Amino acid sequence: MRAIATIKDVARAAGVSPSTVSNLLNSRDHLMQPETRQRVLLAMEALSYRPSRVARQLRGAPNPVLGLIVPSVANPFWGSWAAQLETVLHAHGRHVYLCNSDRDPERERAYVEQLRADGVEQIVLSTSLPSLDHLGPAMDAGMRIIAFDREPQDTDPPGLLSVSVDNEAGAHAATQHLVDRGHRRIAFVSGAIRTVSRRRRLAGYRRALAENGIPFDDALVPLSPELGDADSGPLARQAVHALLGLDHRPTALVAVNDMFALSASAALRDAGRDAADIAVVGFDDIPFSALVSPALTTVRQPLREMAEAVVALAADGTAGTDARTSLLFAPTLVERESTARRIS
Amino acid sequence: MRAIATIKDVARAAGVSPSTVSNLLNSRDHLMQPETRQRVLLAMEALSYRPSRVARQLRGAPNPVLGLIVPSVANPFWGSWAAQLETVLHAHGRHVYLCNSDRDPERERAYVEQLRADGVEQIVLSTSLPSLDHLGPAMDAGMRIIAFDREPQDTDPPGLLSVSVDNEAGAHAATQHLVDRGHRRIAFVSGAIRTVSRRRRLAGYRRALAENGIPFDDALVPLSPELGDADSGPLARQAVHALLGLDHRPTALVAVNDMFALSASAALRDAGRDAADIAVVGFDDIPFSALVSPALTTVRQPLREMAEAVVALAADGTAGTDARTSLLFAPTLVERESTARRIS
DNA sequence: TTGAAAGCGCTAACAT
DNA sequence: ATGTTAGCGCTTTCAA
Repeated sequence: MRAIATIKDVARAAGVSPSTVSNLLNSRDHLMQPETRQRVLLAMEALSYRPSRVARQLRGAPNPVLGLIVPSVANPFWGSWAAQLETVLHAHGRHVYLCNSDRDPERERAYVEQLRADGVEQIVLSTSLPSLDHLGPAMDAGMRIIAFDREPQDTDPPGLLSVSVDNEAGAHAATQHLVDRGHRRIAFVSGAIRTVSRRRRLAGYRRALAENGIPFDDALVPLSPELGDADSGPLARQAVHALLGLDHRPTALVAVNDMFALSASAALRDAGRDAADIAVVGFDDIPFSALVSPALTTVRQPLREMAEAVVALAADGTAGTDARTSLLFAPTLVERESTARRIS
Repeated sequence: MRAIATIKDVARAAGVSPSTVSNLLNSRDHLMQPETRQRVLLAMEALSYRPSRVARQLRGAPNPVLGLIVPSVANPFWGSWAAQLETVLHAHGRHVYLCNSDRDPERERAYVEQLRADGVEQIVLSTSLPSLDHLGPAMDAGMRIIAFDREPQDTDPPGLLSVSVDNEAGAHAATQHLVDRGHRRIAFVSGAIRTVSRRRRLAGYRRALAENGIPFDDALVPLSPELGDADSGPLARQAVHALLGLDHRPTALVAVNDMFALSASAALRDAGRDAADIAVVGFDDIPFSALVSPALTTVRQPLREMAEAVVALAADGTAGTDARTSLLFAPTLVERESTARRIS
């Protein structure tokens, strides 16, 4: 393990001063002779010199990395989102550190701190927390936060940017779609409703019911205390079990996301019901939804466009202001086999 | 945007010298009076002081983060692996930066460099590259690399650690399972075979054929030039199309991973075939494999154990030596509905 | 028990 | 065109 070469080593090897090397590093080539330039370049090469980003950061240089905190990398929706955002950022020559908060506020905080400590100045945060008060210190210190999948709240700190799909509209469309198919007993399957986006989705479901004169029925919304991601399987199973145990069973079901939808479908199948018995709509349109049988009707988030928007915001200087910018994207209902049947 | 407090600010506010503050920061409480200690603590609190990790790193402190580079976060297998590894690391008080190489060698290199620049000293790398020569400089500079899902190669640099499932054995078991079910025309579906693990899986398939006196048939291994992850859908579709066009069609199919297996199953279904016609075995046991219908028979990687092993290696000091440590884990065949039928 | 000073690798005035 | 110097925030001798 050879020691790492520093700017001094290079300077010595090239017979110049560190400043000359630094000038070269910072593309101020014009203030040195071509001949000197060459010598320095050679010395760098020979020592396989790489400037220390740590030292540069100490001097105030920004870290070009963007932090991306997601609730669960085990949920393919977040994997797709991360991949999408990275593709777009990569085209802009930027890199991403993906952090998994596991929906744990403490871990989320710790990652924000860690990223800050590493000099990262921009974070795209998909938080589980309705309140962002805990980010105050980081934002005061210059951290720029873009909230994703979290529509803005009144109490948000100034300077916060938000990019989100219109969750309420999406869930409304999903529910209305079922009503249009003749369903009146429509369940809502989800883990705990503790995030802004889930609240909005539930609200969309309720509005659609109300608009169609269908009374809201608690029994059709069997929530579990857990949030559920990779573990949505057992949660959905419990919910389905509860729903099938009702006297007046649902004929259709809106799931808070595709993981719950697919898990619920599997549970229904295990219970001997198929898509002809109970229709299912998901949310997110993860790649699997098109792959399974019956293919899942779901609400698609325009990930590509949202990624472009996030990158544009990240690149934009204006974000330093106190203006709370908020972008809301329209979701699309993707009709597939899981809701094909029209009833009475 | 309030300026960030430094150790000097705290010292001034508390009426002590920076060294005293530093001593406190580094739990050398014994060499100051309780009363002084309190004053400093208060000052820190008042200024919401956080020591700069950048400065500490410049002084040689290690960055406690572990870098995790995966080929594709859009593939749920890698999401599951990341989540699993993070869970274990978190229990040890460590954090993870997840980086998506997208199977691009250049991006992989860039992430190694970026992590190095940020002072990260340990990387768990799931590379697509058979050769690791490009990591030489980073390893020389003290970077400790643990290769995951890449069985060791003769040309590997000294000091490299490897943790992998036995891919050859897994594919062998998958193929043998089909033979035991009476199949003789068994296809192998994959994207390009350019990684060590895929080579091993193909080798396991071939060995199983050979051991059972089944001649290897090129036509049954329709490879595409792309590697395929999130985009395994179209690739698998092409492969299935080619296989169904053969005079002597396969009755079963081993897929290089679950993504290809599930995509191929969907393609088969679209072509009017079901599990009773053509059996399918996958590899990885991603959570969806148990959820779909028919549930997918697959080869499970013991992610939990592998995560524990990685963490143990990462925590272990011996890894600095030139010894090439390599851990190979046994896979398990998980039998489900997709291979339930026994033929003639 | 506390403080002063040097230095980690780099940059940018400011000399020369 | 090149070099000298001070300093980013922190730690760590060493001195008081």
